[in-house]
Amino acid sequence: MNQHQNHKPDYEREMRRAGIRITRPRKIILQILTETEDHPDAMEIFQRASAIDSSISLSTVYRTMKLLEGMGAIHRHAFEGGRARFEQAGGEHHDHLIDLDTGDVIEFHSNRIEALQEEIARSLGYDIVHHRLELYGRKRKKG
Amino acid sequence: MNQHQNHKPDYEREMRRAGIRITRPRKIILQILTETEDHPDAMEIFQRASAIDSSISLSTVYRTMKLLEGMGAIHRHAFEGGRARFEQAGGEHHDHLIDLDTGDVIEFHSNRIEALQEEIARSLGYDIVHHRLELYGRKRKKG
DNA sequence: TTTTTAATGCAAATGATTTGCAAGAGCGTT
DNA sequence: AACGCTCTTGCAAATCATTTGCATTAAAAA
Repeated sequence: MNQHQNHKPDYEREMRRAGIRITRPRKIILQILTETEDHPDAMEIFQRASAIDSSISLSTVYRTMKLLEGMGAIHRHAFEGGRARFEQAGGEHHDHLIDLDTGDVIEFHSNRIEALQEEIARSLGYDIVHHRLELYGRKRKKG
Repeated sequence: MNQHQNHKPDYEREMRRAGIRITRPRKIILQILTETEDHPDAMEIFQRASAIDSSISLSTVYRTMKLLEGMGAIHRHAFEGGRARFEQAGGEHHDHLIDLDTGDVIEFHSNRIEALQEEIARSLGYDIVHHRLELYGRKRKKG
């Protein structure tokens, strides 16, 4: 067996190995991120966490998000407007389409776009470290 | 004759028409934006403007950027890290490649990528209002 | 269970950007 | 050229999201 795709890495184990303590707030936040389907911001995570343990503070949410991001457990997205939003990592790479009316985030992926990006960067003499492709739109009125 | 591409719109005229006053700070800031080749942030614009008229305030820079953005005279970009950066509008649409080491911004355009974006949005039932494609990279080491 | 030291909660600090307000300056009019 | 109406400005204080200092609490090592 290997730990490639197919089942998510065991972050708790990974944290223990790195000497990072598994605390109650961290467990709760990781659980929230794992269960959620959307892309919540720190305040939303704080509220969901508060519902489980009202003693959790917003600073801890922020600190934990930074920690998890550093571990590669989550991705941080700075979409337009206000706060950063998060999603658990582990899935395939994808880009985002943001619904301007609802704030909903739809994930998509295009190998052709990725390839074109590489091609462009190469032709400009650059190596891409990472990129950001976000489409902002609204639901089509008539099909 | 028409006022399509080829020469930049006369924003001062447009402002007068809209009842917006042509003030000294606004003139200076517009001039800075027009002359600049890079993508300065508010603080850089403030410093360049201060060199011309030291009485200009940072708030006025921010207010003017917002005004010009509303007029379509400039574009605001929220690249990674800190402050928003601006560029005068008027050119063709393009995306950006940001040099992670220097902060330099290289503009590029790909009709194929644009077309693919449209195609993706359409297939998801959306109309794109605007998008954001940013490549973050470093200069290729060996060619 | 005692110790060691990282993690937490709270409040205060940051950094970018915005805003309230009194003073100042465009510009259409006289 | 001076007048007056308001839009603009500069300054300081306010916001907003996020970070940080510090005394206290709590993992996990002994």
